[in-house]
Amino acid sequence: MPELPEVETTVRGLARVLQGERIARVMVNRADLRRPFPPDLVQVLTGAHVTALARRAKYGLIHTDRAMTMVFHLGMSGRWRIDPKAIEKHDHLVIETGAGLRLALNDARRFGSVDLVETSALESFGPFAVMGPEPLGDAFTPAHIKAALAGRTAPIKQMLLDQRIVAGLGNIYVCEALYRARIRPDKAAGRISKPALERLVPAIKQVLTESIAAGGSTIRDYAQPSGELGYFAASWSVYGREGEPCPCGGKVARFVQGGRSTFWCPACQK
DNA sequence: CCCTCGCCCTGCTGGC
DNA sequence: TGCCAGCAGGGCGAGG
Repeated sequence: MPELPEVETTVRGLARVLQGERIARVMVNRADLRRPFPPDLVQVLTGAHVTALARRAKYGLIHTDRAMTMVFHLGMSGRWRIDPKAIEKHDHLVIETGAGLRLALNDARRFGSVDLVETSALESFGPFAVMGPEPLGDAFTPAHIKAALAGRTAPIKQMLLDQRIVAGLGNIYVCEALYRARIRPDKAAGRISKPALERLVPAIKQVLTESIAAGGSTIRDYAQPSGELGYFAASWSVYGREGEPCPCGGKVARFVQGGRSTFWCPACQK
């Protein structure tokens, strides 16, 4: 499940093989994921040079010298396969570099997306236009989140998944950050105390930073582009651990919030 | 505007 | 062994 650390890991992996390279060939095996691919995708990318790779929230950005940026989202099951031995089912898009290296965008569940955006207009690209700050950036502070959550009655768990509040968190890291900050997932967002928010912001930054350092988490269909596996999943305190003991003596519980599983420790999250 | 809910998609798991 | 319901969930639109 690619969230911010997994996308960051992916982008870093792609940069190693794509930065400065020319895109020699583009093959489309199935021209739609969540949405149809841009009709001019092959034309724009073929022959372009990759100038830089970047990430915004859970989106990867491939900047080219044609003033266009390819924006990809990995959805639930997306991953880039670098130098695959063979093209496999769900390799929807395949890029071949001038050096002869192939890169395949594989997405079994097809929740991902591929868009082309004018590089100068990236900030007004639909999803980016209303997005909150990067959680690892300087703009993400207790003061920001306090203002963004003021008066909100929805549970803090759901608010942290809202990319307009803070951009890049998904189910796993929200559960882990709330656990670290000792905040109940179902507490009304606008009623979280200032000290708790002052714990929450560094908790989010720390869990993301630690995961990036570990190469992300791996579950089923996520892998780093290199084929190596991220090992942060071994560090989860609550996610996927229903019924297991918490070091505080309590037991990890699960309930469904907004159609998604929330994992938490009722003994330490108040 | 705020909030909740259901849908999209496919592969894997567990129960019988 | 085979079948099938249930589950995973980010983003987005519908509806209250």
